[in-house]
Amino acid sequence: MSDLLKRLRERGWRLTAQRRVVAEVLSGDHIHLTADEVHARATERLPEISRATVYNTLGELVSLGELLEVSTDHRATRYDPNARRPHHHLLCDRCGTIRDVHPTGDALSALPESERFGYTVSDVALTYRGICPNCAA
Amino acid sequence: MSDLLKRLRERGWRLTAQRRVVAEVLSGDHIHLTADEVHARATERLPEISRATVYNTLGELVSLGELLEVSTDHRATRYDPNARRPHHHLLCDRCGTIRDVHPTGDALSALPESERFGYTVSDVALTYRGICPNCAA
DNA sequence: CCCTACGTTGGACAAGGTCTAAGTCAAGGC
DNA sequence: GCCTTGACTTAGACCTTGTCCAACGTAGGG
Ligand SMILES: [Mn+2]
Ligand SMILES: [Mn+2]
Ligand SMILES: [Zn+2]
Ligand SMILES: [Zn+2]
Repeated sequence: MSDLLKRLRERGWRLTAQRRVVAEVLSGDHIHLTADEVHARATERLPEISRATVYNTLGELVSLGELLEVSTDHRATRYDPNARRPHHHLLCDRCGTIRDVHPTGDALSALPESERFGYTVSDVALTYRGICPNCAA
Repeated sequence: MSDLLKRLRERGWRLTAQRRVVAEVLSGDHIHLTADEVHARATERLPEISRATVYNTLGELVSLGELLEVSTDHRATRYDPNARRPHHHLLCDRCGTIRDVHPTGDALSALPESERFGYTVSDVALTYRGICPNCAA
């Protein structure tokens, strides 16, 4: 994830200990942590890091396109470092576990012009729901 | 919407003024109100109805399958009385307006077995995002 | 090594939603 | 019709998630 730090450097970010730790916590590809989970893990490495800074950093990473927000019913927003390869999600209705999935076809083009109501449509999210093997047992 | 009241009757619900008013407020087919919007409209007809009762009633209607929850990033959950005909949603990123849409194809079958990770997949929600003509102007 | 603009902090604040204890009332039985 | 009773409603406390702010700290250019 020093790739990320390098890109941030290039965009004029100051490399603070806090930002480094948040970036470390988010390294990995199939992770979908909540802000408070990120904060908890960051605290292990940098005990004095504040909730506000975690929220700030996550928000900045999202607006730079380095992180995706994944929001699911009635639960805290999750942050997805797998922002480079587009994908969708499969949720367990019982335990909330999320998996990355890659359905076939292009859902964006599945919305005909007559169903766009003058909107400029830019994106589509597919959220599959079900029960994971762990919860089914 | 007295159809709804009748179905509730049959399921052993007491027909209180509060439930009647919530059912009335929700009548219609392309409505996506938040709980507080439902409460505001209900209050016009029944000034003393409480927020808790609105939340209780909405929750009950959802678990009976009479209402759908539509949750969108960082905004209040919306409640959708169009639970009978399956459909998907198109959201405006600026103002939050929701439209019902009917994309072509079957998104459920677009998820290959190899991408199901042992889950029993029961449902899929498509959420299109964009800018509505009103906000684009 | 200094300076300063950018970053961080803790805590107040806000919105959305849940829970509870006490009071109210729908509706079945007489 | 009137009682009775358990289901329903109520106000407000409380919780979780997330935002904002003024004071303080520090990365990094000069
Ligand atoms: Mn993902
Ligand atoms: Mn709808
Ligand atoms: Zn599960
Ligand atoms: Zn709009």
